[in-house]
Amino acid sequence: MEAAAEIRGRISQGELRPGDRVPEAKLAESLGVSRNTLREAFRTLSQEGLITQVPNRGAIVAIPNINTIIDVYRVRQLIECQAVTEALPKHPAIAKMRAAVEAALEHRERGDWSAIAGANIAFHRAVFELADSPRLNRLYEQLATELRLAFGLIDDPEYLHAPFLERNLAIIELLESGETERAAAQLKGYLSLAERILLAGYERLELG
Amino acid sequence: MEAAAEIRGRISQGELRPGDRVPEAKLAESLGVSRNTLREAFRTLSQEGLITQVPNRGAIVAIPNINTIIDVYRVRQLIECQAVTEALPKHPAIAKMRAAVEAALEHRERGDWSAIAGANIAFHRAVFELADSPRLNRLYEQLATELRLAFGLIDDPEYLHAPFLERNLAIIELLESGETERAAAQLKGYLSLAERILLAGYERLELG
DNA sequence: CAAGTTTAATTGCTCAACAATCTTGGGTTG
DNA sequence: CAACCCAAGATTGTTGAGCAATTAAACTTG
Repeated sequence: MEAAAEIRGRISQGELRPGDRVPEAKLAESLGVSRNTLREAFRTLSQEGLITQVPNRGAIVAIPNINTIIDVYRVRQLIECQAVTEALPKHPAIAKMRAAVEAALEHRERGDWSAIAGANIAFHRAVFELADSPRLNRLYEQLATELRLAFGLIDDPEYLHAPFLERNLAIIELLESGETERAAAQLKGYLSLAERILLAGYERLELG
Repeated sequence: MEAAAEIRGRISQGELRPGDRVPEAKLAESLGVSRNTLREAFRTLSQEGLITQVPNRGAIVAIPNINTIIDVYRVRQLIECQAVTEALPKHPAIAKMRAAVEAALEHRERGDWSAIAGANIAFHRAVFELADSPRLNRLYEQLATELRLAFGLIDDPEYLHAPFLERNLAIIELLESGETERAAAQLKGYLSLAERILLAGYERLELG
């Protein structure tokens, strides 16, 4: 199923933007694939939340609205904080968290904000991995695709991701010293703030 | 997409059992639907976890193995306990929990164990609803389908569901009196026990 | 200009066909 | 007799064309 992968790519690169209609016929031709095959890909993407299908009216690239954002952050707070609280002292995912933050710091040197966004997503993927659950990992990938859509609607990645690198480091150090409760509290504040910033960006979007 | 619904029904009624192969051609004919349409339904069911697709080798009704069970209960413990801990005092879902338990008690009078299983699933659906998150609710539906598959492999529903009605009542009362921490602790014990019973049933299955 | 009606576009589904891939049952060989 | 190889059969992956049903847009018409 590489048609689905191609469409994912076009969406994440901004070639297809939220709200764009994606008619079967045209897209099938442009992908060099038959309509039937494309429809199977649509089923996949629809379940991933990347596109929204309306019966008899086709599909559009999903538009994450404010309710989406609120819900995604509610889920993340519940799961990430609990994962951190119950984290084992030397869990391998902690190393991944550190690696993600260090990568982000390098990207900041070079001002590569898009790479920072990627590193941030990797950081929280590692947080989910603390829970040692394949199903939760899969859930995170779904949430992450929805977040990437939302981030894409807001042009200012620096504003969006800058405030969090130092906080990430603090969380890691609390975790490594075994203070999981404090790490979770820190993370909870982090997520509330991130949600607020994202929602604020949205607010301006709807006005403009 | 009613083909998918039909297949779901056949699986939940035991007409199709875990491990059964589901060849496209035969099933398409027996559903009076074309192969292409059926393949779209397969994509949906596959993402729901009801069938497993292997490239070029077709699909089988998913077989929940021990890792599946362990992971499902890990997820449930993390989410349900946290949902209970953070539950608001008079959350509407609490009423649903009570309704589910009362229905289960009536079913027990009549010895209708299959209905009790359904009521139990409804009880935990209500627990998930405490978190007020559409995405978590959707996650629960996925977990529930996997559990139904697992339950279906074990013939003794009384053994599986009997021990839990009184515990459910206790959890509700702790919740209503605002003792969310104790309710969560109770629920945690409940889930560990349920997992153990289910795994024990599996053990015997693999031997027999 | 509002309301109803035709027209065009798009989806949902079907059918038949063919290449690619997997399974199998021989048949051959060491 | 066991191990291996190969060809036949079955199943999936994909194509392309076609048609009814639904929806959106354009066009009358009162």
